[in-house]
Amino acid sequence: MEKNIIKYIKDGLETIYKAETENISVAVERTREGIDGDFTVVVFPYTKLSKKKPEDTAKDLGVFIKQRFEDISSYNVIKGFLNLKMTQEYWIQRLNNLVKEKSHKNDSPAQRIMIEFSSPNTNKPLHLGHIRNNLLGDAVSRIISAAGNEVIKVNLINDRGIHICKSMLAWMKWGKNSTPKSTNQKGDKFVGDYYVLFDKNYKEQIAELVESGLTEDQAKEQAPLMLQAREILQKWESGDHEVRRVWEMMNSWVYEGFEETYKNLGIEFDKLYYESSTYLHGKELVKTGLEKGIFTQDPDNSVWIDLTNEGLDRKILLRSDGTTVYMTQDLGTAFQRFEEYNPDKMIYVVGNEQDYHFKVLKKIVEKFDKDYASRIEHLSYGMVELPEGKMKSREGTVVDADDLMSEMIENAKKISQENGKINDLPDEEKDKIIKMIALGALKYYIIKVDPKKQMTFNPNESIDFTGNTGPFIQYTHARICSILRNAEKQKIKFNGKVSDETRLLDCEVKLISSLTEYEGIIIESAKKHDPGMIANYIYDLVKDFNQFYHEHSILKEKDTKILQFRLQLSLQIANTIKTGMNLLGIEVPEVM
RNA sequence: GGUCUAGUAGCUCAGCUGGAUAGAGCAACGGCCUUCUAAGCCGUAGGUCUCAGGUUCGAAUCCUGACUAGAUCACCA
Repeated sequence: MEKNIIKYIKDGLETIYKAETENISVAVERTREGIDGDFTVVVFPYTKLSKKKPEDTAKDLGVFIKQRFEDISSYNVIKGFLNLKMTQEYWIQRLNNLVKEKSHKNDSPAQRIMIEFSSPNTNKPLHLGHIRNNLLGDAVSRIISAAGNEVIKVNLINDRGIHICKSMLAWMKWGKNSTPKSTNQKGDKFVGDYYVLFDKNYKEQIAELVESGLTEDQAKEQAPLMLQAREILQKWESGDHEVRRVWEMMNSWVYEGFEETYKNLGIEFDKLYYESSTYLHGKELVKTGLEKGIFTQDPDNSVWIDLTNEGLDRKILLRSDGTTVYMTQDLGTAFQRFEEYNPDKMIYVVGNEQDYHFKVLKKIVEKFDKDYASRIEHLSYGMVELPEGKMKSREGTVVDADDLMSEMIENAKKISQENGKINDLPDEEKDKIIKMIALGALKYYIIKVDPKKQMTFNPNESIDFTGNTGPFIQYTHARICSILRNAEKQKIKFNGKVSDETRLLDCEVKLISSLTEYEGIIIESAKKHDPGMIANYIYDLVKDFNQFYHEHSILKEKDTKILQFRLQLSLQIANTIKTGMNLLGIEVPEVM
């Protein structure tokens, strides 16, 4: 963070104690609230070098660094903590530099990174779990890109397999040729209903079979509906005309529905992959894998890989009937992507229920190509659960993505009307802002929690619009915009340059200090694939600003140097809020 | 049973590459709108950081073990 301080501390250790500092890492942190200082160096680790008490070591270093480093105005020592206070000029410099630093962008992208996320099945509509996936994938993409990399966002649409065959079968049996149009339904919802219908009848059949003496497992295997669904899958794979026709038609309905949902969520992709066109690639790989002796074939023709020596299990790659499984397809897709784009990294945003799958995938890829395997990363995130437990599409206990969004919009509208600040705007403008707020609330709510943690969502408690929320941050942005508008109205000339002689308050220094941390937070967040870090950072910044705002007037400030400074500070904070929130996929309004 | 992940205020979550007195929000209570947007600000109350050991000058943070919850170990995806 503060490279110079680290450098001078190391110099100090070398000159005063004749120590080797090559392998020593110096920890510089922001000084704790309520203690005089801007930065703190923890000197406990150096008492071994100094052979002195922590206090004396800190004093030695304090004297040394104060002498060498003119940006330090004073220091104090509390126990083993050396607190450094920087000069006002230093902080003003930092603020002025913020504007410059942003202008020269990163020269060339550091890495090419492919991110796969969303990856829906085409048999049912998107729900809250998908929303977390999409928001996470989208935000991580934006952040990694902002950290100076080339990002390719891809979506692997799982458009084939037993699940869609179930919907197809149900529609062929009971659909009576109805369509989303004829029933006036969104396409994905329409198809999803048949999936549920399949499951309902399937369960009945299982119950009957169990009644007649079969075990549950046997019943599941032998239920006529399941056998028929399997038959459709085989027909699909052998290219049966009628099956393919129905498949294409039903998928197209689903895509129309998805498109609408993605659009509302503000999610876009650079490339779509369809499993129906990548799974054959996997089949090819199975063949070469067999030739190379990576895979083995059982007497019933099924193909396996034995990973028991690696602490994993035996995993199937081709069923005895020759059809492919998930792993086969993922394998094929992975190689296809490496060959096509040669990314330095390939990140899969997939729920933690598939941790094992990706462990196995990586191992298998490793058998083919060690280098590819090392570039694969699984960004695993926790499931979204309801207070009652897991969401289950088949049982209809899901929070539907579209429903949730429109509910948020309704709530935002209500609150906005009550507050009445944008009631006079044209409807179009108003709707845009309301949608911004509604989605801001939803997105921030989901993104602020650590991806790897499981989260519970209570549909009965609507998502807040006050406190640590998206709208609070959006509101602060609008507030700053309002101040800047008023400055203009009052004909206050804002020249964008802050004088070195401006006297700063502690809370102002704190705000500048926070602003300077922004770039580092992005890098860190990109490295950790954790958008939550940025959410927390912005929240802290915004909270501090609001406190400052309430205690000190900006436009009424008589001292023009301070006035200029505060305008610049506010503007920079607004910019940081805006760009930071954009990295989370959240837009911020200028009025609300 | 094996493996993985998590356990912090009543609730939802920060803090976890070890550092000073563990922080927010929601909910509760009390204040602040003739002053730049009250979706805001200030204050009160709320804690054995699941438990037990260990490493260390120092542990919510690292290690080990228990307990609790979830995931996973399919010719599902």
